[in-house]
Amino acid sequence: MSSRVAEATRNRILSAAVTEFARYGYSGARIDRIAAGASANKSMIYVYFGNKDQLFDAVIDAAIGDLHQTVPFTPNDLPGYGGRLFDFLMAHPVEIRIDAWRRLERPANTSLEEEIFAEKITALDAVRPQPWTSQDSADVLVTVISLAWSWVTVPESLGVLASQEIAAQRQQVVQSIEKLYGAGID
Amino acid sequence: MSSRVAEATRNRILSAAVTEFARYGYSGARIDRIAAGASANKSMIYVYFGNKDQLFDAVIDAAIGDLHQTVPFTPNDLPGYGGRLFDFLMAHPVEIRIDAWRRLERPANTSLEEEIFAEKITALDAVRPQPWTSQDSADVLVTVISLAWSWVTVPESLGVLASQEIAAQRQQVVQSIEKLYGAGID
DNA sequence: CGACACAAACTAACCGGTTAGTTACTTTAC
DNA sequence: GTAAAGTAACTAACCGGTTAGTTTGTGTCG
Repeated sequence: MSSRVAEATRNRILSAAVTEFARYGYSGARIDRIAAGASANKSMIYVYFGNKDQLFDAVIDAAIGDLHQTVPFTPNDLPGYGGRLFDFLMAHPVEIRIDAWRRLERPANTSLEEEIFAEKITALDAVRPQPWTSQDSADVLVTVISLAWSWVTVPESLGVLASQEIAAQRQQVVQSIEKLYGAGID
Repeated sequence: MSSRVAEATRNRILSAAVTEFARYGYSGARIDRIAAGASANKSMIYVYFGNKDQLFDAVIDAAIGDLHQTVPFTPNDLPGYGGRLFDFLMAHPVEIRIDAWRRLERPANTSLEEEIFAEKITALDAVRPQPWTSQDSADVLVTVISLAWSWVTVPESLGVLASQEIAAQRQQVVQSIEKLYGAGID
C-alpha cells in the first residue's frame, strides 16, 4: 500500500463502503456492490481492510470521528453549541445514518466517543455554578444534544407535518436551549 | 387459519419474529431462527405471512401500533404526556429497536402513524392560545417527543456518564417540558 | 538512456456454506 | 373421512472470502 495509486484505490473503496453501509447497514451491505462502486476488484477489499467486519469498523471510525470532533464545544454558550451541532447534523446525513446503524449493529463499539463526552462534561462542570442547579452537567448535555438532534430523530411522519424550513427548526432548537439553560455568553 | 391451535401457531411465529427482527433487523434476521424460536415449521411462516417482507411489515405494524396508541395524549398537560411517554418507552425496549430498524430499512412505511400525529396536533391547536406563541403546534410536539425520547436516543457512551436512576431521568424530562411550555393542567 | 528483474497492485474465476422459498408427504382435529 | 395443519427434505440463488495467475510501476545496472 505504498504507491500513490494504491492509496487512491484504498480511498475509493472506503468511500464506496461509506455509501453502501450508510444505505444498507452491515447485514444489508454487499461486498460485491462496494467493489463495483469503487471500481475496484473485490479482493482488494480484503487486502486493504481484512474482512467485512473490519471494513465496517473503518467506516464507523471515519464517520463518528468527524461527527463528534468537528463541532467545538462551548460550555459558556450552550444555545450556540446546540445550533452549531444542528447545522452539522443537517449537513451530514450519511454520517447520521452510519451512527444509527452502529447503535443497532455494533452497540459495543463506543470507540473514542466516551472520552470526548467526558471532556465536554468536565468543561461544563468548570463553568456552571454547582449549587445553583440540581442537574448534573452530564444530564444537561443529554438534553442539549437531544434537542439539537430533535429534527433528525423525530419520526418522518411527524416531521412532514411540522416546520419544513431549516431556519425555523434551527431557531426552535436554539431558543429551547436558551429557555432551559440561559443564553450563556458570559 | 380457523382453528384455535393454528392461531396459536401464528401468534408464536409473530412473537418470535418480533424478537428476531428487534435483535437483527430485516437483513440480519433469519427465517430459520424465527421458525426455531417459534417451535414451528419454516413453511408455516410462508403460509401465514407470505414472505419475509410481509412478516417484517406485520412485526412493524404490531410494534408501532402500541408504540403510538397506548399513551393517551393530553394537550392540556404536556409535561404529564412527556412523562407517560417516557415511562412507556422505558418499558418497551423491543418496540424501540423495531422502530429504529424501520426508520433505516423501511423509511416509506409510515403506516397509520401520520394520522395519529395529525390528531394530536389538532388537539393541541384547539387548546393553545395561538397569538401567544410563534411556535406551530406540530413544532411543539417535536420538542416534547424529542425530550421524552432523549434518554433513549442519547448515545450510550454519554448515557453511562449521566444519571443512571430512571426517576431522575424522568424528572428531567418532565421539568424541561414544564419550563418550556408551562405546567399545563388548566 | 533503456532493457531487465522483481515486488506491489490488480484481476477473474471459483468455492463452499448459507438462506429464502418450495414441495411432496404425513398427521391431526372435527 | 376429509380438509386443515404441520413436517422434512430439497432447490436455486446468493454471498463472503480465496486463489492462481496477470499487469503495472519502479529502481538497478550495463
